[in-house]
Amino acid sequence: MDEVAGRRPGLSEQLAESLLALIAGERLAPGDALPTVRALAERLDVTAPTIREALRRLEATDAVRLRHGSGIYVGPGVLRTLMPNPNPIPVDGAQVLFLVEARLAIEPGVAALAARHRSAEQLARLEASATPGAEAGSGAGTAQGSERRKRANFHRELAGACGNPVLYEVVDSLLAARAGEQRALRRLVPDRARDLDQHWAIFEAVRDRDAELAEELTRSHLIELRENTAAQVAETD
Amino acid sequence: MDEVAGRRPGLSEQLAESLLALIAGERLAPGDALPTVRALAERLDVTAPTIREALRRLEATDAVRLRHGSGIYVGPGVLRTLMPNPNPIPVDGAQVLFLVEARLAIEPGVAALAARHRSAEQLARLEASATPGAEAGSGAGTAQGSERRKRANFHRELAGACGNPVLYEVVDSLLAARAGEQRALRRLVPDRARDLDQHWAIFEAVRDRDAELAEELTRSHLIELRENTAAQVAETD
DNA sequence: GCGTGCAGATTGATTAAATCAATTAGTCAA
DNA sequence: TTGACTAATTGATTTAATCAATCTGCACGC
Repeated sequence: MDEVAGRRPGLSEQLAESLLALIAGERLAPGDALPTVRALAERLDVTAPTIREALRRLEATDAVRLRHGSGIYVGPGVLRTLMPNPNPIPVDGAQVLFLVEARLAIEPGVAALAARHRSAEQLARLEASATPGAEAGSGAGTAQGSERRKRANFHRELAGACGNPVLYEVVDSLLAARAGEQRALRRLVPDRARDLDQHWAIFEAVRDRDAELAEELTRSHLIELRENTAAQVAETD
Repeated sequence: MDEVAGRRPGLSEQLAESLLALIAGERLAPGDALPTVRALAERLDVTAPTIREALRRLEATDAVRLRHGSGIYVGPGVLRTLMPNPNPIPVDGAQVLFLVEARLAIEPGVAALAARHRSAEQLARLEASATPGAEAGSGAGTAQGSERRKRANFHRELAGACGNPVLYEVVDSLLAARAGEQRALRRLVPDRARDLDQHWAIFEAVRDRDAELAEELTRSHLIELRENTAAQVAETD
């Protein structure tokens, strides 16, 4: 009946907003501590279980983190505008294909942007992710300290080099979603060495600021991935 | 200390997964009802407040919906792989610009895909969204029933016409994020009529299956949007 | 001196029972 | 048939108490 029921006051949703307002008001950054559950409950004039529900809601998007025996902390999620669904349900092969095709539509353009805008540091990170085994290596000057570093994924780093944090989140979310589903397939990459060669070629194009080449190499690289994926989906089907 | 602390079992996170498993196991679709809080609590061998925390976590991503006095229902969020951050914090002008530029990197390619793959029905929806005032109109045959229809946004419909649900979610998320931030700016579109004309031109290109034209028109359309946004950001700054 | 290890305090996690509030459905009267 | 009232269902919140994990600091021993 209600159809476009505008959604009324809500529930403990208000509390979640109040908590975000508190974080924003106090200029808290990821890693900073929040008051205790009991303190928050008193401050917002509700009881502990209620404040807890609001915290769980925020925790779902990694906006806060509750560490047993320690306290409540701001999480990296507050800063994001986009994210993968943290509650993924098992998917079918068609969905995996859509995922790869979405990357095919997005990442070539991102590679072109990266070739134009990449900084020296971003280039170094990209090179490291294109080099297997090298891992963290030296990089003594980066001082990445508390920065949360995911495992160096070439495509992630490529998106990071484009200079647009929103685009990075888009690609990061697609990759994260894929990670949750790639278990359904045997191996997405039959020829690992070939994969690395292509990564390296893309890196070189970005290094030389050749946007068109970077775009085209990324496109053909992902087309191969799509073909491999389609073949495995058909096989599993 | 823990650095890469792997994250232990977690907490009531297990319960959230159990609930998702229940949804998946029972083949429940968005709109279907779940057992009552008390029943779930007994079934999963925990007490009501605990199950409630898990439900809040799922509610945050629209995987379930709790309707006071009615019951618990599966939400549309379960099917998504990507979503906008449901807990957005106020942003600055730079972030808004990044958002527009991300759309500029993505939507032209989406328009090209839409021109190639759009169905007759998708074309009709696109035309409707390009025509102001027409609104729902006739369309007696669609029988959209319980389908949750957001207000007809041209760019959203364009993404819907590309045939890739993941790409649709990407664009949808970017638009939703923008909606949460456009209040910071006066008006993103100074000339509404010009905007509509451009939408109509894009529609025509998609109708005629002219992928290159659709791509180019969408690009120039978004470039204008970027310029307008940049001007307003600079002004507000 | 320095590190180990054992209390105690802090803080989140969970339980328990009870009450409040909103929706739904059923019933009865006009 | 229609409308309003009532009662059952179900989620929302409170209160109080207990369990468990983490951190702090002091004492002990090498």
